[in-house]
Amino acid sequence: MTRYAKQILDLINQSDRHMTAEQIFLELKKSEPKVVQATVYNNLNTLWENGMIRKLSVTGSPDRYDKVYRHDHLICKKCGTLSDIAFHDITGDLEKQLGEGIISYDLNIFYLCPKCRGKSE
Amino acid sequence: MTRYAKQILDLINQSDRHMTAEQIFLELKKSEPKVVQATVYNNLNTLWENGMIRKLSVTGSPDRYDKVYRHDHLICKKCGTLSDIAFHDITGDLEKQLGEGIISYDLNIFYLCPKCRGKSE
DNA sequence: TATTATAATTAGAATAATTCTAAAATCAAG
DNA sequence: CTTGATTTTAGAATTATTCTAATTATAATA
Repeated sequence: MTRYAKQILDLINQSDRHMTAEQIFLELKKSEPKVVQATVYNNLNTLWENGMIRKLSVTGSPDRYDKVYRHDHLICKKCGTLSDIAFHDITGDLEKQLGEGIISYDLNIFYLCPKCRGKSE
Repeated sequence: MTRYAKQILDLINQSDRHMTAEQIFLELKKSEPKVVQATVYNNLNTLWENGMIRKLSVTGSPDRYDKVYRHDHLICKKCGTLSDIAFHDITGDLEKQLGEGIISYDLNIFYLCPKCRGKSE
C-alpha cells in the first residue's frame, strides 16, 4: 500500500460526501501538493479492483467513490443529489433465487428530493 | 413523437441487447442512412426524461439503454457482461421504510459470469 | 395555400472524464 | 550499492457526450 493509496483510502473512509476523482484529487493536494490527477485515477482503480472502495456510476455525473460498508443510495431523479440509506441486506434472498456466487449488489432508489419536489414544474 | 424517436424506441423495445447510443445509431442507420449521432443522443435523452426508456450507467462502458418493464441486472464484475434477471419487486418494502414518493429503483447484482469464473487467475 | 411559429435535425466544434505512453522517480530485495 | 519492479509524472490521446448555430421539417394559423 503506497503513500498516496493510503491517503486516498482514508479520504474516502473519513468523508461523508460521495466524491468524484477530481474532488479527491483536490483534497489530497492539500496535504500532497505535488500529486497529479493520473495518480489519483490509478490509485482509485487499484483500490476499487481490490474491493477496498466502491465506485458509483450515476448518469450525468462523473464516477463517485464511496466506502464499502453495506448501504444503499437514494438519488434525486432531477438534480442527482445522492444520499445514503440502509435498506435491509437482501443478499440472502438473492442467493436463494440465483444461487451462490454473488459478490455484491448496488441498490439505487430514485425519488424527488424535497427541494426538487417544491418546484413542481 | 417524431419519426426517429419512434424508431429508436422500437429498436430498444425489440432488442434483447443492452445497446449503447453508438450501437443504436448504427442500427438506426440501416433504415435511416442520413441520421446523425447527435439526433440519437437527443432522442435518447428525451425518451429517457419522459420515462419511456431506462438508462443504465455501468462503470467502464458508455451508458446503455433498456426497456422499462421491471427487471434487474446481473453484471459480471470482471468482464462487465450484463444480463437480465427478475428479482421480486421491492417497491412496497422500500415505501414502507422510506415513505411514498419512490419513482423507481435500480438493482444491479455483481457476480462472476461462468466464463470469468473459469479463468480464476 | 401562404405564412408564421415551433420543434427537430444536422455538422462539426467543444467539453469533460478518463486512459495511455514513455520517461523519471521511488522502493524493495539481494 | 545494484538490479528489478512498481509507482508517479507530464502531457498527449481517446471517448462519450453535449453544445452551437444554421437548416430543415412539422404544425398551426390566417
